[in-house]
Amino acid sequence: MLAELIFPWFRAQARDLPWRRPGTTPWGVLVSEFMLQQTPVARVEPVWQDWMGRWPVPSDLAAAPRADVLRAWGKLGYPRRAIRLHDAAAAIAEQHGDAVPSDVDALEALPGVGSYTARAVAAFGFGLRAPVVDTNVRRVVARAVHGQGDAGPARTRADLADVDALLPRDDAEAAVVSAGLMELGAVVCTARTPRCGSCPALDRCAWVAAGKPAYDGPRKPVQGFAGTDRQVRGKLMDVLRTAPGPVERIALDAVWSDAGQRDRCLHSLLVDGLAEQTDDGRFALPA
DNA sequence: TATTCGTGGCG
DNA sequence: TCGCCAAGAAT
Repeated sequence: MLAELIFPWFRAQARDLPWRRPGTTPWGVLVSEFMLQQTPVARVEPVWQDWMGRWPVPSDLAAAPRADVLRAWGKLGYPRRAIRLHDAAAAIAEQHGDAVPSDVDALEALPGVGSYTARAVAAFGFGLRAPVVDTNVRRVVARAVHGQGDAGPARTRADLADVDALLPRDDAEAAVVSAGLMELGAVVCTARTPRCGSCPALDRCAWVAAGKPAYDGPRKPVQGFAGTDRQVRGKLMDVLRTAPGPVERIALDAVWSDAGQRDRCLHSLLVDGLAEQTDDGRFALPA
């Protein structure tokens, strides 16, 4: 079985990430998972350390002003995640007695927590058996199990079933294997240049056995960035984050020449709760 | 189901 | 240089 190869490999080779250290609470794991959504480990590490020092339990974060939360989030990207984490903290404090729930359904009911994050918290925060399916795991399964060069479009139910079939019955063992599958995809079975020479599952890999055929299926379209609303929103948020207080509209006008796009983006930030207008007409992070 | 939502490093 | 990529979720 794949699991029997990955288990010892992970125990020996796992990176020493701060949220994996003994004593990390489920809350710490939840925070790390929010930050790691679409964001590389190296960029998350310092922000997570600072975050956990300031807000060691959910009610601490829930009590913080939005502006502080958004500034602490810094340049991790997708700042709506910070809003959702803030809201999730409030829900945990009010509805779960300030304790992160271990139940997957209860987790998935929290803002910003989807199928992946709910199972990741159950597995890594509580040591439970929960099939954790992220982009790394999908790639590892596509190669090792299905002999395909890459994963292709998500097949949510089938992906969950694939991973479920790989996990040992025991909770603690399954949690380690789940972490190991992700680790393998992150450091060995990578998207671009897989390091098959370092793979513990080399001899069991269906893709290697098939001669590493090139992936021919549908590719997910690459997202552009330059000139998009995402770029403009990012520039506006950077001004609001950096400023010590409310800023004049003039300061925001300076970040983008296209007034129509600029206004649309500013409006969307207001709608998203990432910015607000003060009584005197200036703009700021939410109080 | 297809888009949208930031940011920055790397080959 | 620039396309690709990085522990997804919401709509």
